Amino acid sequence: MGKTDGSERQVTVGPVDDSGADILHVDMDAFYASVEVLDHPELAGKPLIVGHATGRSVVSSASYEARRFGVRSAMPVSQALRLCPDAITVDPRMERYAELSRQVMQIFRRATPLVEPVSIDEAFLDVSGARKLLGSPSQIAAQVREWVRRETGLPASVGVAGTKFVAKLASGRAKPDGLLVVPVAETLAFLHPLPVGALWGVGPSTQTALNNLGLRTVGDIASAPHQLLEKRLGVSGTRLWQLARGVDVRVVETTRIEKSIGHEETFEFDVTDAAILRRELLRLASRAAARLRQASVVGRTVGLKLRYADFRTISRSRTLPEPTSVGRRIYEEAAALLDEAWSDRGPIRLIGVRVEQLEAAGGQPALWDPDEGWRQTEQALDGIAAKFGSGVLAPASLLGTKPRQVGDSDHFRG
DNA sequence: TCTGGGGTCCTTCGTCCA
DNA sequence: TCTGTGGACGAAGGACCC
Repeated sequence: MGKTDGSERQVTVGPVDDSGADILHVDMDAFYASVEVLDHPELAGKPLIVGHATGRSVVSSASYEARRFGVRSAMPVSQALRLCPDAITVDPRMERYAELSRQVMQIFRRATPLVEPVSIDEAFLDVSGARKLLGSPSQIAAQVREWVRRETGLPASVGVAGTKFVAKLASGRAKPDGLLVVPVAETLAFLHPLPVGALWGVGPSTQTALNNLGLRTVGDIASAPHQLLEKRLGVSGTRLWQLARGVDVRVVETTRIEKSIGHEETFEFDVTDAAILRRELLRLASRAAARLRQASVVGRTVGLKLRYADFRTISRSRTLPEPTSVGRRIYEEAAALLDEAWSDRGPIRLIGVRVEQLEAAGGQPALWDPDEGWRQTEQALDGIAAKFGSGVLAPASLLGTKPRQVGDSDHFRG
């Protein structure tokens, strides 16, 4: 397998057979934690947890020093601190991470216009058209890593392969701060020894189902009858069977249309007060609506999500006669759903609002629009928020009423 | 040990309608 | 008028990803 030049994490720009391996997957290493170290060099080399140090928060990112103690993303911060009591916890600063993410994505576009951001810290690049200008895919990968390191100070790992799926696996194997090329001819040799959980879309539940069929490695899936997988797992089974055989027809997509926009909040303490839930709904609906307007879209379906203290989660949704981006309208629908769904008045730990079935705003307006007043008010608020910041305004009913939530934090611990 | 927040995709089920 | 069928669509929820 094409890889390094002997010094473990260094990149070879030379005799690696990367013909046909035109897809790069670039993944920033422990992104949030790396940004914090960048901005606070005194944290370098120390176990670092990015996440609120309050009761119900989870780890957003952890430095490799913290990972050595078993700390992982999505782990409750309380558990992480038991594993690594000396860790320093830092509140996440999403705006700062987004700023660096934009910078990194711009660097990727220097190599190729075919960039598909997957999340804030990773992207696929199709470099098939960049060979003449920048060299082989492995040379381009090395160049991208070098640009990112020099211009942002952040480490990135890159996987190079013939398909998106294998490129992604390769970047994972290259971590931290490495590069791995999987030549097309060696794809199956790379894939087949991996556990089934390595396949995209196989979480704990699917893994159990596969293990129950006696399938433990990717190679097992590749040699299993297609019909068996399809019968047990439906279309997902077919997709897994194809991935296991190195087949991944997905191309790098540069444009992505959002399907839904929503917000949810976990309370620091379970809530049984309807007034508090309604106020929170209004807050979440207002935030979602502002994002809809910012994206120039309207949504037709309003969804409510409730999570009870015992973690039982229910969702309810309703489709409106007319699509909307008016927060008040979204709130009213969500509040009506709350009245219907929350009949037992059990303690609630999380509440969320989501708007689905999005379409471009500016369609045929209704002859009489009952929300016109609210629409104009909210658009005026958008203008003020754009000028003075989103924190200066809130619906009157929200002023001074915010319940404590996960993430409300007064400290920078460590 | 106690599980965030923002999403996507898929399956299942019920309803409506031709 | 009654019954069956199948597609489209909406709703609910599970699983998964970062």
